[in-house]
Amino acid sequence: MATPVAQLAVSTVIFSLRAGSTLWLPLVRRIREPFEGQWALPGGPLGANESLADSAARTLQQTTGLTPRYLEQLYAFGTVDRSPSQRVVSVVYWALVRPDEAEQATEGENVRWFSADELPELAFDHNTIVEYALWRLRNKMEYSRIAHAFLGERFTLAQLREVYEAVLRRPLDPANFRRQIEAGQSIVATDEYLAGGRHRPPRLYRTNESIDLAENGPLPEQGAPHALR
Amino acid sequence: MATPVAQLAVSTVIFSLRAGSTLWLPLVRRIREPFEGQWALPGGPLGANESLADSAARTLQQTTGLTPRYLEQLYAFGTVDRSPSQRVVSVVYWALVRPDEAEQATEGENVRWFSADELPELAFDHNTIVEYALWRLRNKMEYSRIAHAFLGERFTLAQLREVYEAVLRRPLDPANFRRQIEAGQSIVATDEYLAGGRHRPPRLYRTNESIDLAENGPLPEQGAPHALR
DNA sequence: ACAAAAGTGTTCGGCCTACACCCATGC
DNA sequence: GCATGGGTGTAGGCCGAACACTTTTGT
Repeated sequence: MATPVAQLAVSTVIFSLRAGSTLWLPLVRRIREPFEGQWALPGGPLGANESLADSAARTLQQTTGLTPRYLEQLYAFGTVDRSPSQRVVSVVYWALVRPDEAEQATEGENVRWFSADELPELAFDHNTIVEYALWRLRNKMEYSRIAHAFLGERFTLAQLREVYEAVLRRPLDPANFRRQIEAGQSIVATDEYLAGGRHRPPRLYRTNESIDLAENGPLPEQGAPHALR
Repeated sequence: MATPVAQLAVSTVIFSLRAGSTLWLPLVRRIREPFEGQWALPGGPLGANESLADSAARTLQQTTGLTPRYLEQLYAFGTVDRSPSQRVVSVVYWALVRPDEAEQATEGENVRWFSADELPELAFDHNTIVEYALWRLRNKMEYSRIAHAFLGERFTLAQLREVYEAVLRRPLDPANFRRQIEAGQSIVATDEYLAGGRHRPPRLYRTNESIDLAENGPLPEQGAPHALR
């Protein structure tokens, strides 16, 4: 077999919400050159018997202990000079995980969560990659239903709205938000209410499983929302 | 260096319009196993000193002799079994070329243009890839200005509308189309008119260079519209 | 004059926005 | 009862769809 011109790696930008209202993502500290000691996106070389999406889900599992609620391919980065030594082409995925799960995620000397808009200088072109992932997340939030992936089984409309507000960084009218979400059929009302609040108890909803979170076209089950089954 | 688990290749789905109203794309005949004799997307291994987008533009040039008016990364395909022998991960681009250029494109025993919705059975998963590229093209046509990439320097609104109608496969109201296009600022009226028609001569327009064809977010000039400069 | 495409005007309805208002609960 | 978020009603504006109508050319 011909010797290749570049190494192939898979990395993942993992988003979660902290305090219900700020975007956080986990980074790993590099333990060898290049960029030893600096923070980088979790990832690594593609395994022999795993697809690209499998690889992304695996490193996600290994670094955070979590299973993604949403996983989608972001982009393949392959400029010649993005790694100073051996050339690397990185296929990057982005993922959403639930905050309640992220709370108990493994964190240690070499894995730490950062606020998405207060990142240090990262290894390679990873700052650019995160910026692009953020752009995609915000874009996709406006025309699809991925917000649900940040939430648990049952949630109130206010919680869902807070997700939108946190990602889009602008306040939304609760009344209009309700109608828009109800018009799309992405959620289903349960007959339960959230007690214990200080005011009128809000109704609890669940996601409508019969409708896909995002329309990804004719891609055959690859990096699509269901990659996690 | 560690031996890699997969070969890295770059392929391109190249679209053009034939007779102003049908989508066509060039395929190349495979001259060795696997899939010897079958038609496949143009592409090949990544070169040592070229970026992914460069590679896509190069094979496009080599197989058709053309320069793309628009070039964008489509997706990275990497399931384990997509090639029967050695595993291959393909980073696929899609491109738009002008019909007048495509007319005089090289065509021969091993390069032929096909109607996009009457394709034969292609090598590997290339039928799926073309379907996905078509989906992206049609999607992007609705919310960006890429239609211009199918046209020459000067064009009439009717010609632009025919591009939309061909790709979206539905008729558009000429009156409303005019206003929508004019509202977006993607075109500029010239003071020339197209004479020689059978009726009232339509005004000629040109693309507004000061506005990008598509908003691709914070990607640093990579596979973006300007990759061709 | 007539046909047909180029181009303009007008109406309608849906959807988003803003905001007034009622409802139900904890304190 | 009162504060507060949950939830409903409603009026205005914008935009796209539909379509009538005027303009300008070739024949």
